[in-house]
Amino acid sequence: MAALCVSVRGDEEGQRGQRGQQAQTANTHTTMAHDSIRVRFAPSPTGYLHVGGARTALFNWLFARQSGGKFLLRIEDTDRERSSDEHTQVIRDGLTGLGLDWDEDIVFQGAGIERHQKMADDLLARGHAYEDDGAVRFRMPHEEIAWEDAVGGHISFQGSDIQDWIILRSDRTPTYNFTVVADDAEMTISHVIRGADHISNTPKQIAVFRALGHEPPVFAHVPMIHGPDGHKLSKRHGATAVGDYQNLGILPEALRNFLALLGWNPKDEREVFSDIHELIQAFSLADVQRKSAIFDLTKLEWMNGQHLSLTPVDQLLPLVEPEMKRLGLDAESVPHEKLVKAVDINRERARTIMDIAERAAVRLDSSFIKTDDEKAQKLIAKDRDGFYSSLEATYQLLSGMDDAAWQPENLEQQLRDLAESLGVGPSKIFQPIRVAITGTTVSEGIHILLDVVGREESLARIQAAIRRD
RNA sequence: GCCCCCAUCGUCUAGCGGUAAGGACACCACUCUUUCAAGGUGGUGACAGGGGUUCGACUCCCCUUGGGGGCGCCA
Repeated sequence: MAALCVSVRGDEEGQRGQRGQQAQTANTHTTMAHDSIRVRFAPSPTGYLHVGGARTALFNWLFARQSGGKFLLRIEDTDRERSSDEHTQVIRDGLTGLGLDWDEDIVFQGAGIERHQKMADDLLARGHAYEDDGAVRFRMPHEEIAWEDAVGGHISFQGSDIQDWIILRSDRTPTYNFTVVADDAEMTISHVIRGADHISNTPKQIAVFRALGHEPPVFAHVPMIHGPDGHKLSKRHGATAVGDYQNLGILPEALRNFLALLGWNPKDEREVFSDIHELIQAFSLADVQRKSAIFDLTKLEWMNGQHLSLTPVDQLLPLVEPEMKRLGLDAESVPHEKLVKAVDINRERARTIMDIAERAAVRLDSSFIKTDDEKAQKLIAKDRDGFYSSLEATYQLLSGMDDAAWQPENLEQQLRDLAESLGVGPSKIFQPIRVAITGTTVSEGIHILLDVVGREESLARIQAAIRRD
């Protein structure tokens, strides 16, 4: 671990800040001291990775990857009550799932207690803190404390507005605002990129940095994410954890893409970033919004649909198969080729992985055929005789075709010819087939559907539908 | 109560003194089509209010209002 030392950051760090011009410098490769850029994500292991935290991590990561700096992970586990190894694992998995990898070993804040205590004692000895009822309280300087926030611009507090606060409890355990500074200094963090809810902690922390004899890092406070009601996104809004969205059938890259665009935009019309490198290149701290954003699930789903149709089947299969299993269909029990077809063809009309799994299941196992689709029922009711006679004619035709003839182009041609010979529009033939095979009025092209489901099974389903008459 | 931050379509946003205020999601038409989705075309829809500054303000300044965040021996 790096020795505790005064920051080696150069002048460009100290001067940076006038939002815009100079913050921009950090994002381009014109900065000399690339390797001095060190950012961190510092969640407390409370059981899940919040999407707000995930976005903060993402911005840190993008900034580090773009600048050639380091992205570090620090677990704020000082609160023993709420911390656990499993909780830490959830965070690691969440970040990894989103493709956010960290450099160096994970730092556990709890490991630094003795150092924190020593630093507090030092502050005490030098008059920057004083004892109060057994605790150690930091003496806030009565002066203006301001900084150039890389996102928020100039932000200023009066030290006199802020109460002296405890850095060491009476049981000698250090408090959050103090350990953050101690560890950021220890880790020689150059840019603290975190949620805007920490803005009012910042003057306290700057004061400690100074008392400790350190130049404060560059601060960048990214706006918060709110729920539809405008309040801080919380559990009562439903899904707030990264894991929740995986369960909702959202691709990690779609969530990542969506999160990147909440509070930031590339200044051009790009929205769907299929290549993470493109995102890294486009990202800019200075262009991060100062206004909080509302989490819009509908747009996330749209984004997911975009990524779904960009993702090759073989990458999708491992995600779809567990969903199918959850529905009660063992993917391994069906021929692989059939599975691939069923998934692939439904990729582009689906918004979530579940959509795909459900549609695929219908095509692979007749027990998943819908029985309660309103539109399908209406279609049948509208013209019962036409529906069944059409199905019978279709069955006659299709049962006469062998496997070799069972090809999409041929199927379509044959069915069109049938419609013509019967003197009806194609939909009079097509829709009944669709209903017989899927139980719904919606599917891929009918000839594709017949191909995906296969000759034998298709015929069986049509016959079964006729029998139901 | 005190402190800080924020304010363009319902939502995400572009705008950086002179624009018919642009894009995306959603929504509504139309189109394509065997259905749906996708695609294409078009449409509805915003500068919170009031003062300044200026020849000219969405853009700069101030106030109001509204929203958010923070004020623990929590993190």
